[in-house]
Amino acid sequence: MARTWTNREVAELLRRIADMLEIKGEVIYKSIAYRRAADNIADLGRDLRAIWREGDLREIPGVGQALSKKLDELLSTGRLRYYEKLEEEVPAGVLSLLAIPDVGPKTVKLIWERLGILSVAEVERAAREGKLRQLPGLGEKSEQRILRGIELLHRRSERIPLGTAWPVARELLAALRQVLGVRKATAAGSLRRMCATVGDLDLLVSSSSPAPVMQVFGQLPQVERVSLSGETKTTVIQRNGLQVDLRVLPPERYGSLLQYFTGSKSHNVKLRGLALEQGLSLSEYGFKRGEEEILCPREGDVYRMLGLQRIPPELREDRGEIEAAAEGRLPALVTEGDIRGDLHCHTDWSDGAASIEEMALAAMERGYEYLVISDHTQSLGVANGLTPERLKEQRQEIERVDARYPDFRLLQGYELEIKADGTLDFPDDVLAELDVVIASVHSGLRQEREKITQRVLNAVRNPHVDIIGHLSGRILGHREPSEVDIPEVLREAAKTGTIIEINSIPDRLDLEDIYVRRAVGLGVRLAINSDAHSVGGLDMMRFGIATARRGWAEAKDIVNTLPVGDLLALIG
DNA sequence: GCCGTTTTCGGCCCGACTGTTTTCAGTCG
Repeated sequence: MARTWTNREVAELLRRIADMLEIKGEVIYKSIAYRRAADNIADLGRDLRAIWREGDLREIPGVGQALSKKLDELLSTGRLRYYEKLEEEVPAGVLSLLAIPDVGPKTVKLIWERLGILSVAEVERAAREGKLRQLPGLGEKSEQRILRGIELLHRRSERIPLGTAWPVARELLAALRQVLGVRKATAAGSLRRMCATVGDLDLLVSSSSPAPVMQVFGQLPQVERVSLSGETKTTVIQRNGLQVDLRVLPPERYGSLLQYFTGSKSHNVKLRGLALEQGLSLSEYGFKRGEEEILCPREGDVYRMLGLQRIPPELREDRGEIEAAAEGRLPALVTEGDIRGDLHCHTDWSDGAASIEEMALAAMERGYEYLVISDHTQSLGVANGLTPERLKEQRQEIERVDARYPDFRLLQGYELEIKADGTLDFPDDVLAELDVVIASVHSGLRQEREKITQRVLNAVRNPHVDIIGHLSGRILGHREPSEVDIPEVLREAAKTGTIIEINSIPDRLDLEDIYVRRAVGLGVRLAINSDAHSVGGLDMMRFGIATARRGWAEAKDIVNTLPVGDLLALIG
């Protein structure tokens, strides 16, 4: 039987082809086309094979005749001869050289053809032996730059979670705001778009005198070295290996600067194409019509000029938002102010740090109307999971605290184990007693697709289960998502009315944005939960909200925007 | 290789910075 390809793997294959074509020196637009198709396939939110079987692959933007034929071969035979042929021309080792910062396809081709090099280690050796500087177009400085690039490649970790990047950016921005003449300082790039992970930081400053800003920036204690510095742009590498880019422009150009560096790249490419159609040229400096400049001090000016609604940063991925903005039908995305309560948190009754009352008070401070205490159940021994007996004791404590605060509702739920054998941790009569039941997988995450999907579907179909917690089980940077068939679970949840959680813990952000979008499309109810294990953990809600927004979710799609009475009526 | 209320062929975003160059190519975002 032909091997099955996941969307992610297909996208990865197409990106490799794009790299190979670029190294071969094919016209760049071919590579761009392959990458665009790869992005769109990775973002589908449903199984590529389903579209292949039930429809036309050319429904996918960026997939035309040639690519649909290749994808058809790949999906039906599990192989792609075109790729295999390319592999003979451009060995895998050559592709691996592209990972070196400041080394692109042209340099790779040069090093490979002239020196026969097939690995990063060999490049390093050649650089140390002074062989690279002998190549045409490369000199001593390039050689040193490549060596530094290799060092960075070894040291820097993968993309870092949003929740880790956030405080780092805040600290840097606070320092930049101290510089004389600085009007505004903002994080842009994937951080502003609230992507689950961030590769580097893009910081923007509004000031008419960039020089002192650049100087201060280069000398911050976090900075290990300045890798690039010009009049409007400086790039530094932090001690932790993180790259931070800074751009400075005067206030009258700040809107176009912010728009441009927020991205995404594909969003901007489309926007600029739109500008061209209107006889305009758009860059970070503003619009140009011939020689005439049209400046944009505010970001909204850029979109207004193009006849578009202002597009929230979280949507700027070229996933249809520009078309929607042109027709005035952007969604009214859920906001922090819409959230009335948190349905998932832990206390010191299981593996949380705070008491029930401390969590309740913290929820009230955040303006919530209700909070669900949802500790782990017995099978999760490592987390001191609750037995039915301790659950009853806890109920008394929850009722006692609840009675103390008449304007606030404290509810009891729990995070129920979906056990490795597919059964639930409690029998139905125990399940029936509580306000909110969240069912989650914490074990057997490596089970094969069919088995783990059935376990979750079993929980979805149980009438006592209200919510499915962190569906994929991924931990960014540590654990890949399980093989659970997410589109299938979403379809079933739409039928049964089961709520799917958007878990806000920054290295989970699970449901992923592309599946949030799919869920919204299917009419699945969603909950944005902090899964807090401490008082401070409640604040992670903002990352869950951002993920919901990236999935085009409105308040009506999110159950914890409801008043408590409506919520309880909904989950029965 | 894709795509089309200006096109089924001829376009395909725009600029900063660096290095090895005598006017520009490569890389990056």
